[in-house]
Amino acid sequence: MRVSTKARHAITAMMHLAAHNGRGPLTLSDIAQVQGMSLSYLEQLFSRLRKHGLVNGVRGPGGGYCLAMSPAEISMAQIMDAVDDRSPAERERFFAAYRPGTRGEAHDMWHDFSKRLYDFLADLSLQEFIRSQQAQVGTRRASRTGVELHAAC
Amino acid sequence: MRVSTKARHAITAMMHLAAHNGRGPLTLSDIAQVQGMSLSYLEQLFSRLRKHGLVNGVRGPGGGYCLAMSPAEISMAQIMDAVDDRSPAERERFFAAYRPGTRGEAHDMWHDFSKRLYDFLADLSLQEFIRSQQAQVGTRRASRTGVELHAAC
DNA sequence: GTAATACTTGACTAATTTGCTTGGGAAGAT
DNA sequence: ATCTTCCCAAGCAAATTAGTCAAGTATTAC
Repeated sequence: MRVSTKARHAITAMMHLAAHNGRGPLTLSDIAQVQGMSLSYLEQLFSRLRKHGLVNGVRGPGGGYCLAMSPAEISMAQIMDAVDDRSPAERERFFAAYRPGTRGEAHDMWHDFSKRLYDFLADLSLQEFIRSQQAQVGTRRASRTGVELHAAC
Repeated sequence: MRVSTKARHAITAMMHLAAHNGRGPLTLSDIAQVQGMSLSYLEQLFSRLRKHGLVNGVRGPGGGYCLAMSPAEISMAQIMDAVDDRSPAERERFFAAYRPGTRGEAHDMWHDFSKRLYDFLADLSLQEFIRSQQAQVGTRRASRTGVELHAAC
């Protein structure tokens, strides 16, 4: 449960996006203000979230960031891996490199544990934590009230 | 899943004890050697595990450490809390201090998440990872083959 | 064009954590 | 008595984390 504060920042920021999902992009300045953290630090985190395909950036006035997938498709494990810059391939290799019985019983047990923990986090999506109704609209349902939403959102 | 390396050392050491449970104490030197870490560092970790009531130390020749409870009663969360010196009271306060809706939606969502994660780890006992049969004997069944086991084990 | 905003890079710092050493006890088996 | 083992505390070097500051470039709405 000891999750790094970096991961905490990233997760709460992603939760902001999830709660705002379907209602256009959010600027990092907004998120930084609400979460009480520096803009540049948040930029670093989002740079990684973007590289790992979890968010889309929209430039220009009215731009910002939004989720690249529906909240149901984004897991806690994905967010943590992204901010720590672990690719899915690396993650795979970590578990694949393991051969039971090669380094003692406790080592096997440790591996079982970390696998169980990872599976738990990989199975826990942003969707699970959304409570407000309006946030749960379909991902791409652009509002038709005169202005078209950004294509990426 | 990002668990600190300190926690990893503590957990694997506890797994060693669990796998050896009911067969007398294990010395820290043995564990340090198997895990490839320094004795004094391990001593520091066990000092905390002992203060938090998870292990018993037995001094003198033939001594060592053993679990203070059955593996089924020791959770991953307990081990992590112990080695980071968080008392159950502190842990309680952390969750009790929370009032939904006071600091924004994302904050509530974060709290839900950390609670879920903690509950998961609190529900995961050492017992779950023990595979070898002989390690699962009853906690206090001293072997009667001439030598009496230490009272604490 | 201009303003707003994302995006990029790099250097830099402060605090914390990690892993370990040293140097001692204290208790118990033999 | 001696040896083995736990027990305790102070301190330290390296690494990592968390964060700021600065100085730009790119893209788009208007």
